[in-house]
Parts: sequence; C-alpha cells; structure tokens
Amino acid sequence: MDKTYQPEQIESRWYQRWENDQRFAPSGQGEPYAIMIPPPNVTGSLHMGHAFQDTIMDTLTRWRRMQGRNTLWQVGTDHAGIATQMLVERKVAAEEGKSRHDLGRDAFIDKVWEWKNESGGQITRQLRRMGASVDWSRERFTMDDGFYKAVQEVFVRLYDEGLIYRGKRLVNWDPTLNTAISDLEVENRDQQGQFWHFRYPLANGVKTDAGLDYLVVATTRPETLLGDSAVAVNPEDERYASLVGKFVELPLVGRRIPIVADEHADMEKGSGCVKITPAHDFNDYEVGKRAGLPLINVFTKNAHILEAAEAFDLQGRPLADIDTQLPSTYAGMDRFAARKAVVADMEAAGLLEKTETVNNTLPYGDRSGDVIEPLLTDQWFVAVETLAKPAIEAVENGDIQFVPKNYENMYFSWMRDLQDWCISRQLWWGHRIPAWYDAEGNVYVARTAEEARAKYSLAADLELSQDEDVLDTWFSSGLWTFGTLGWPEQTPELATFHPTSVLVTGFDIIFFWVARMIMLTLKFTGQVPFKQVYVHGLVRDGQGQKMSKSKGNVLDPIDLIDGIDLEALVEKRTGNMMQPQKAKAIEKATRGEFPEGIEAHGTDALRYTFLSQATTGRDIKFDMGRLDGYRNFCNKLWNASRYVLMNAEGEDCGVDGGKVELSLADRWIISRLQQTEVQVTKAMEEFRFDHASQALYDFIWNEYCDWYLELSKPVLWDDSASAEAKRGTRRTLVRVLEAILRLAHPMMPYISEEIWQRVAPLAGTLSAEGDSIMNQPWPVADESKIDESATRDIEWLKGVIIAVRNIRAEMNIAPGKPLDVMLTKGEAADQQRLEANRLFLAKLAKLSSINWLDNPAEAPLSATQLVGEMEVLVPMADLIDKDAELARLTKEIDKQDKLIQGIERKLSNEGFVAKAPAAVVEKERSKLAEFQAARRLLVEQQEKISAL
RNA sequence: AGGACCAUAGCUCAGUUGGUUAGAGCGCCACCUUGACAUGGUGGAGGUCGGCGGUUCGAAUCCGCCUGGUCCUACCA
Repeated sequence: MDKTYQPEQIESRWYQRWENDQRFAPSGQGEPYAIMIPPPNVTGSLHMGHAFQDTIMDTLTRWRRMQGRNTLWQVGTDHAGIATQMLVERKVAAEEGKSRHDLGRDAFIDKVWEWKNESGGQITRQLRRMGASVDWSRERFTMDDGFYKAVQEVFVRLYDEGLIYRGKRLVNWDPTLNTAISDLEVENRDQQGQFWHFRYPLANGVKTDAGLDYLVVATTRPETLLGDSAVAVNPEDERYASLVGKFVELPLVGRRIPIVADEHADMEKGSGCVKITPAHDFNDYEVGKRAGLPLINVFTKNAHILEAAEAFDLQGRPLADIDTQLPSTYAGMDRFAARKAVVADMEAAGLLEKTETVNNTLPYGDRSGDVIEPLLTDQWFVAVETLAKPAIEAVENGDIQFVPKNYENMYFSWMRDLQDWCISRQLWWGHRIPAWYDAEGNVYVARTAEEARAKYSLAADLELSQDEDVLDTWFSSGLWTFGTLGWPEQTPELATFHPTSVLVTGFDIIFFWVARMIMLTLKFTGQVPFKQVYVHGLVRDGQGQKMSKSKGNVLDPIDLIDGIDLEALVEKRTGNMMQPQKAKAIEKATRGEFPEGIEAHGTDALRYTFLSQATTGRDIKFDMGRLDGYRNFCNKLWNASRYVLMNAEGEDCGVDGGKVELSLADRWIISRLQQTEVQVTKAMEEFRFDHASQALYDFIWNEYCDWYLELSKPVLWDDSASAEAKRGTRRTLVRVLEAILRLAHPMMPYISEEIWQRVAPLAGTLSAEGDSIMNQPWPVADESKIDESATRDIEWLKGVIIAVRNIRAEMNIAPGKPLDVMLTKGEAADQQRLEANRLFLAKLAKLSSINWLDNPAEAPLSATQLVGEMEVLVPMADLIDKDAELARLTKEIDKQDKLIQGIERKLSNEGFVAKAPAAVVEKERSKLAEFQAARRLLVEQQEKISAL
C-alpha cells in the first residue's frame, strides 16, 4: 500500500468492476427496497445539488443492500422540454444561423435527438464518478417508447373521465419562448415601476357626484388600455353609485365601455375606480366572469399590438358585435414601446393626471427571463380537484411521510388551494398530445389516429391532424415511479418495487413534481408512489450564497474530486458569461479564495462531507474545510489499515482455530464497536447522516486509531506477551477494521472496498474470490460483547496517561523524556489496574517506571493530577519554576472554587433538593465531592511549593 | 400581508422527551519528524448559547415578545 491515500487510482477501477459484475441490480432476495432517482435533465451536467442528493440515495441504497434487502435504485433521465429545446435552438442558431422554424419541426426534433445522443452521456458518466450504485440495466428516459405508452394511457384515460379538458383560458404566456408555462415556472421579482393615473371621459354628458366629466383610473400597464372592456367601482362606494350602468369613452380607442360594480375595486386605493382588461390580467378575468364582460385581446403571441383586437366571450367564442378597431399607430408595436406611446398620447390628449413611482412585482419566466404575459390561448388542462383529495389524504393518514415533517404543511397549503394544471406547451420537444382534429376543429382523443377513428366512429377518409402541442415535462415525470417499472403493463417489477420506499428530493420541487406524482400515481395505480419523502435543502457556497454562474461562485463536484488548477478554475467561472462585465470581480474573488486552485479530494471525501452536513430540512453551506478534513480522515483510515496489514499479513491472526486470548484493550474496542454499530444504524434509520458519519469518524479516529492501535503495539511488539495474546490482538485489529469498513462502505464506497479486499481474507470474511464488500452483511451489534468493565478500565488507563501528558505539557518536559511516576491514594481497584496495565502505561506515557506509593505522606515534591480519587505523581525536585507554578495553581484553584460555588448554590436551594429527582441531586453531591478533592490537592500542592 | 425555518467558539455545524464543567471539524497558539499516518502526534486558548420577559427547584433546550437572516405563498388596478 502507498504511504498516502490516493483516491483517483482506486475509484475508476472499482466502479468498473462493480458495474461489470452487475452488483447494482436487485438481488431478487429479501424485502424490496426501491428508490427512484429524480431524473436529471438528459443534457445537463452534475451540479452540487445532484452530487449531494446522489450521495444520500447511494448511501441508503448500499446500506439497505448490505442489510439483505432486494434493492433497486432506478436510474434515468428527463427530456426536460423547455430547457433542452432552448439549448438546442441556441446551438443551431450559433452553428448554422438557423431558427427552429427554418429547420421545421421534424428536422429540429432530429437535431434534439442527435444532441441527446451526443451529450446525454455526460450526466450518467458523472453519476458513475459519484459511486452511484444505480441499476444501469434498467436505465430509462422520459421520452422512450415505454414511457410514451404510459403518457398516452394516462392522458386518454383522464380525458375520457372528463379530468382533462381543452379551452381558451388566460394563461401565463412566455412571449420569448412562445409557449404557455405553469404558475410554478413563474418567478416573481420585485421592481420599481411607474404608476400612471389616466382620465377616462364619461360618455353621454354624465358627470360624477363631484361634478367631473371623467373618472380616474390608475395602471402600471398603460398598453392594456387598448383591451379594456369596463371600469369597475366598488358596489359599496357611494361616490360612484350613480354611475354604475353608465359608460365611459375609452380614450385613444373610442370604444364605449360600461361602468360596473365589483368588489375587486378597492375604495381605499387611488380614485376607487379600476380599469378592467379581462384578456390581460388574471384579476380582471375574474371580474369579467362575474360581470359578463367580453375578453378583448390586443396582443400577438409575441406580445406585439394587433392591427385589430380580438373579442371573445367567456367560453372563448369569437364575438362579432364588439368594436375591435384599434388605432393604427400601435399596430405591430412591442408591448413596451406601446406603453410609451400610449402614455405619450394620453398626455398629449390631456388625459394623464399624474405619474407616480411604485414598487411592484413582475412575473418573469424562469427559463427565458422574459416578462410573462397573461394571454388568452387554447390550452389543455387537468382538473385537479378530484385528484388532489386522495393525495391530501395519503399524507394526512401517514401513508406518505415527509422527513422532516414540517414540509407536510407546505404540501397541504398548496394542495388545498390548487388551480387546474395547464399541461399543454407550445413546444416541439416533448410528448405530443394524443388528440386529433378534423377540418371543423372537432377534437378526438385517442392513442393513435386509427384508434380515434374507431373510438369516435369516424369515416376512414376523414382527414385528421394531430394537435401540435406537447405536454408539460412534469406530466411525464409525474408518472416516474410506475412508468419506469413498466406500467401500463402489470410487470413483476411493478408488483415488487411499487410503492417505492423513499423519495429523496429538494424542497423546491415538492410542488412541481412530488405533489403531481402523488396525484397521478394514486389515480392510476391505487398506490402511493413512495412511503417516505426525504426533503433536503439547497447546497450553497461557503458564505451561504446560492451558487450561480452569474455570481461566479459555482463549485463543480468533479473539480472537488479530481482537483483543478487556478487558471482552469478562473476560466471556467468567467468564460462564456451572460454578463461579461462581472468577469473581473469573479476572477479576483476566485483567486482570493483558491490561490492554489482546488486540490484533489476524491469521491469518498466529498461524499463524507455532504453526509456530515446533511442536517434535515435546512440548506447546507458547503464547507471546504470539512472537505479537507474528510480527505485527511480517508488518509487516516488508509494508514491505520497499513499498520494493521503490516502487523497481520503473513501472521497468525487467530481465525483458524488457534488458542486466542483477548486483552483488556481488545475487549474494550470490541465493546465500543458494538455501540458504534448501534449508533450508526440508528442514525441511518432516522436519515441523520450527520450523526452516522460523526459516530463513525469518532470511533475510527478517536478510539480505534488514537487508542486501540497504540494499545496494540505493546502486545504485538513486546516479547513478553504470549502467543495467545498476540493472536487475540491481531484478530481484533483485523476484525474490528473489517467491521469498520463495512460500516463505512455506504458512505465511502471506494476506500472501504479497496482496503476490505486486503483485510477480509485475514479476518476470514472473504467467502469467494471476486467477492465485494458491497454484498457483505451490514454489521449488527452483539449486545453480549458490550463490556462495561473493560470500558471503565480503559477509561482509567487513558486517565493516567492523559494525566502524565498533561504534566509534561505544563511542566515543559520533553515528550520523549522517560519519567518515573508514582500513583497514590485511590482504591484497591486502582492498584490492581496498575499491576494489570504496567506495560501499557509505560509504553503510552513513556515512563521508565511506575509504582504504587502506599503512604501518600512520603510523596516527594511532585507535579500531580487526579484520576478519580487517585493521584498521579511526577516527582519534580529540581524542575519546578516556583512562581509560574504558584500562578498556575492559583488559577486552577479559582476555577475549582467557581465550580464548587455553583454546586453549593444549587444544593442550598431548598426547592432543588426537594423537587429534583434524587438521582440528579446525588449526582450534584458527588460532583461537589470531586471538585472539593481536586481543590484540596491543589491547595496542598500550593502549600508545598510555597514552602520551598 | 400570511406562513415556515434559522440565529450556539473566528468559520461550518452537532446538542432526541428541560439536569453535561455546552461539544466536533476547520482555523489559531505551544511543543514534537517516536518504527501506520506531518493529509500526522501531544497539550492548550477561545462561547453572558441573538436580545428581553415568562414557566420551572433548574432553560441553549419549553412559552411570549423583539431584532436580524433565509425561503415560501398571496397581493400590489
């Protein structure tokens, strides 16, 4: 073995072996355990969020597999409609100077598939680097044939049940992407905007109670004036009561529009009058519904002004009797240009009363970054109400549990106020909607055109054309848990692995994905999709900032694994930026934070860092310091193993039946191992990966390495130890290490496998050539091996050794200088422990002698420490710096005084003595005695030194 | 506006039903290349547990209010 741990050599080798040996596939034995990977975008690349999530899923999967469960971790990728289409559009534009429309639908889709085949491997390669033990043989894609079948089935069945409908509705429209998007894809951003107050002249000479011949309405969107179909006042508003039913003359347009009463108008705001544009505002749409107003659309799909408006009734039927003329000056104008023009024209007409600056919130498309426009379009919707009810109940009754639980509230509050889901997208990349139209526009929903003809008894020669739209990506990913298992076929996999065990996901897609999976899965399988949802937070940078390209603070998990030099990192962060002006600052910050670039840390260290930071339900600030720390931890484990192998390979490790004697240290470490096994297992069950990793870290470093390995040296290296004792220690060294490796394997798959291959044969656990730690049993604690008395003895031993080390440090005695030490006071047990552990004490505390002093009064001048009741004495005749030592003692005495006072205060409180449990009071009393003893010793010492 | 979560050492975080001398890692200081490991060893410094009030014999822990931060939902004509 190399002297230092070098992860890169180990990792690729082992992953390949595991994959070739097909160790990731379900065993077919034992209770099923299934996790569905949240499918990453097929053309995406691995970011820190994926790496974190994959680590958690892999840890769970490997752990359950070792526990003997029939484990499936289902892998796959998502076609990600909008994201992928945009990416390919941009690529085609850059490389060929063509738009998708230049290419045409079929050619463009071919391009997307080409790109998918070319780049779709990146994310899966990176998943392999993370060590993910997914079953590659079952890899799925949300656009593969089987999935298309599931999507069609669901769509047709929902339609036939009346749960999918088509209609002209106001939807969130992205004028850049030219598609509808869902509420969830809209990002609200606060901004400073203008607020214009316009005068709308009253028609037919009507005047307000105040004698004015106009009403004042205010708007942040003057261009929508062109589509106004009413002015609303509050029905309670006495100022305008007489005007309800009268008309105003819409400025610039000249259309007469009514004044209606509607509660939407807020009497407190502005003049109390509000313009109503049902085709361009969601609130106004509702007002329009209540008041029976026409919907007047003035925008093209690109949000340019139409030559003539389009008027519809609430069912979306064209209205013929509405004046749809618009002033020709605006025709073809972009909405923002039109806004300026309308304001200017209103001002010129003397109808602009005033302008204010206000803070308002604008909707932006999360993909395009463009301002979203409420627009009247024909879309497909899922009526969610009947689907939501059982989905709510499943969480209420505990069939699905969120971890942590408080996310259930978030889920409920959303599910209880659900809007119908707009599932059509005006894109090309995605599942095409299985609906056909005849020339009259009648719609026929079926899996194929042929089926449609049969189903609706259509003439064979009736020309049918398929709907141009595709489905929202989340419609197909909503079928993920059962679609991947072969549904609508009733496959054995579906019977075995569904419902799945746990979904590991970020809180940000609870609405997008989790809620919809629950609804659709319950509807079509009658089962919940998963029994638990483990919700994790966002991975942020070390300062708690969201990682983003524009901030230049993105860390690539692969760079943390392999390392990256500074220049490459700077290039990566500043190259190809949307806002190149930020490059300088980012470069400076990067050079400041990573002056040497980033070292290689290996996958295991990265995984361990994620796990150690995986506190439930909160964001994690990725800590480079921890990453270094866990890389060092890997090195520690590596070197401890080197030590074990050096002392065990080629030696009799007591696994072949020879007589074996266990030392105190052997019994102690075996006992501690059992307790660690309990702790780690419990933590895993509770999804407390931070606790699991911490418990293992402590055990490996602070107990196995710091104490047990040191305690093994006297046995192995001292000629006086018996062959049985040496065998016992070798066996314990090897077997405890072997168990440690199994405990570590779900968290650190690579290093544990690499070392295990060398250690297992010595421990007698390797059953066959080519065996893997992956398939070994998870360690189960044996209670009978928990040895309290060994633990007490070792604590005593450690106490004495630490006392001597303390004295050395305080007295400035060279660490290597052999000392003569005496023990005194204390009990008979202390004396026995001394006799039993003389060898260990001498070796670990570097003593030339250690003896029991029967009569404490005979003690020479010594530096002292207490271990329980017993005193450890290091005779110091000529080594003491009198003043320094007196100062130290005074400080120590003060410290003890404070502790003593604190306890005395408690004990003199009658309430405490009367009401606190007896055990608590007793504990305080014994602490008091302990502190007082320590104080007495210090005072004695002080007296002795003063007397010098 | 409503709600959720968070605030513990210089930094990143543990602290499970109230009782610990409040812990870990990194960083810092001192000493040490001892035959697994300097990606190491030994010892150490460092915290009025955001603030105020309450409940209790006892509060980092429970309750209320306040401050600061993160996020979600809604609204903003």
